Amino acid sequence: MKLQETLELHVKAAIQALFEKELPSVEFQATRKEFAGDVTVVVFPMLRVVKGNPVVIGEQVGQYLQDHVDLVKGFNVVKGFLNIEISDQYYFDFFQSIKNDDQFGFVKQTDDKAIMVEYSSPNTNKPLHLGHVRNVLLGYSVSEILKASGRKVYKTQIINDRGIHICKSMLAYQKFGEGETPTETLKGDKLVGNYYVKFDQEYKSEIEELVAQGQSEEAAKKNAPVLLEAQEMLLKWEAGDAEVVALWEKMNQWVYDGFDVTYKNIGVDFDTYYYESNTYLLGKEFVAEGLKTGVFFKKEDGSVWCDLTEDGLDEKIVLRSDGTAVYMTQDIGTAIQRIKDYPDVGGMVYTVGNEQDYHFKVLFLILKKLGFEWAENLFHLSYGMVDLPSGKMKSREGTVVDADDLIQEMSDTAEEISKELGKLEDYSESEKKALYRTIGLGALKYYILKVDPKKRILFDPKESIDFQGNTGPFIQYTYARIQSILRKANSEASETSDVTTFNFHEKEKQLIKQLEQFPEVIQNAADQHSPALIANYTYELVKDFNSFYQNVSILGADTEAEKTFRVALSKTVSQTIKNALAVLGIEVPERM
RNA sequence: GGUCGCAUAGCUCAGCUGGAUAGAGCACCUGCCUUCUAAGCAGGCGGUCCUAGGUUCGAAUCCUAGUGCGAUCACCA
Repeated sequence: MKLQETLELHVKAAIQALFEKELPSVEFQATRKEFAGDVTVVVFPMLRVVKGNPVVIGEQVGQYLQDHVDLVKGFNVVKGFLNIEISDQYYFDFFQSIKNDDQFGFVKQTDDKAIMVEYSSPNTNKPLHLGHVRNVLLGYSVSEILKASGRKVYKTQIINDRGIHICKSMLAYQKFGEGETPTETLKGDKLVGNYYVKFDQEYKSEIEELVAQGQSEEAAKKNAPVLLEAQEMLLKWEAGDAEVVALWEKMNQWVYDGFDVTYKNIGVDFDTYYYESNTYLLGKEFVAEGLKTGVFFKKEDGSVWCDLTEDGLDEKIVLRSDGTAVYMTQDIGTAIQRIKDYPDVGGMVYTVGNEQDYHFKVLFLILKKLGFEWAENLFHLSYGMVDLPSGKMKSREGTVVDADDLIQEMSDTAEEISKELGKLEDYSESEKKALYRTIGLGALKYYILKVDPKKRILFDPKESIDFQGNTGPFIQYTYARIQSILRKANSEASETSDVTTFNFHEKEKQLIKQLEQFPEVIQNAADQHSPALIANYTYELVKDFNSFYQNVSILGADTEAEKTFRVALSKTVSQTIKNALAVLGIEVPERM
């Protein structure tokens, strides 16, 4: 049983014995550093059941606990706070129970129902940028956190592979491409992105021309020849025109290949993929179905809507008057398709920016109205935008921070710093390169994941991401330090410490207390879909370890038993760091 | 205008379902490498928790109103 649960029973028993009153619950918190003790019981809430002076009640309860509970070594009361000192034996026993568990903090899969987590979901007309990076890191990490908390997870994405924006790149390529193909130095997604920009330039200059000829700007925007051509191309695509479809397939494949490189660079993966071009038809089917059952209604012009006014929202269109699908149609189809493909899925998580909060509110509501059981378990993992000092990133205007470039820059920075420190002379070039990548990515991922998903991030490319303090590299560094100790200790290792009584150093006890939190932190992070909780926890743990490391000699301990214990403690801390970082998608280095 | 989100140190952020004197990092200042990796440790400086009311023994946290910033309210995605 957990410490708090045990104590809760005893506090209730104490109130029963002392006052003959039933306490519904007990409020605990970690004892603040400036007071003696390990766990604190807040007395105030008890006053509702037991009348009296909180200090006196605290004293009485404390005395009872000390007399009746072995774990409780002592206590003190400050104002209405009962600080309880727990015996070292308890912490020692706890440590013994986890020290050889390399899965510490993780729960074996217990749930039959799986969760499908969608993330990334790019358009196929431009390369991935920093905004996608946040999305991908969040989605991947939440997937891993859910797994660690005992759920089965499928990682997926929806690839937005059709529509007018794709035709824009295709058209520009047709006009100006001269048969260009991706090369070593020009990835497919970059190539296609260039033509998307090219289209926009062409479009803008045509508008200017038309305006100069006397058209209003509004009219010019609609009448620009390239736009008309792109629209025509979309119609051809929908009609299945062989030439257009062939070009579409070719260019999309270039983009997919380019994305794959980026995903691999960033270290994320997917279990399954969905393409909008494959699911929008199923969406249409269910719109027809919902029309029959009265979930939707048809307006005079033939468009189909869902009336959500009773739910406090507006009417929402689900099918255009010309019968073509909108975004909502496709999302309805995709959700249903996923359940068809993976019947064990009982819920889904959508990692999508907060600009689409309304869309998902509506989508979930519609799916409920359509009567799907699983619609009760849909979650929009909504996150804030990543903005630059100059404002929003815009692909067409070239004001984006490119994902591949960013990863490379992080790696370069790691290299610079490593070279200055010069600790890796005996590493081979390829080892060094791998390490720079590990550290650079660690810095980037931690930087993004440590902030609460719903807050927006302001990213200033001029100010580089830190490698000191509350950062990924600091945590990685601590891990590497411990590995160094373990390597040294290994030669003289002995698993013979049958210590039964122990007086912990204050730093040792603090570390064990911190370790004790980890399983709960994983569960909280899973419940709240928040990698930030893991990041913050890991930082606390690492800070505690460094303080221990710098103040207590591990290999130079006074006795053999102490040394063995400290090595084991260090090892367990490093395993916990590794596990925590793993669910953030961050790798650990053996040295740095 | 309606709706949703955010507002904490100069900057970037923690602060769990209300609890003790609001915490970290960066920056700035002091110390610490002959000793397990100084990407570190020990310490200092720095706060009207946006404002005003309310609930409570107790509010950064909950409620109401307001201010500022962002998003959204398309037969775009």
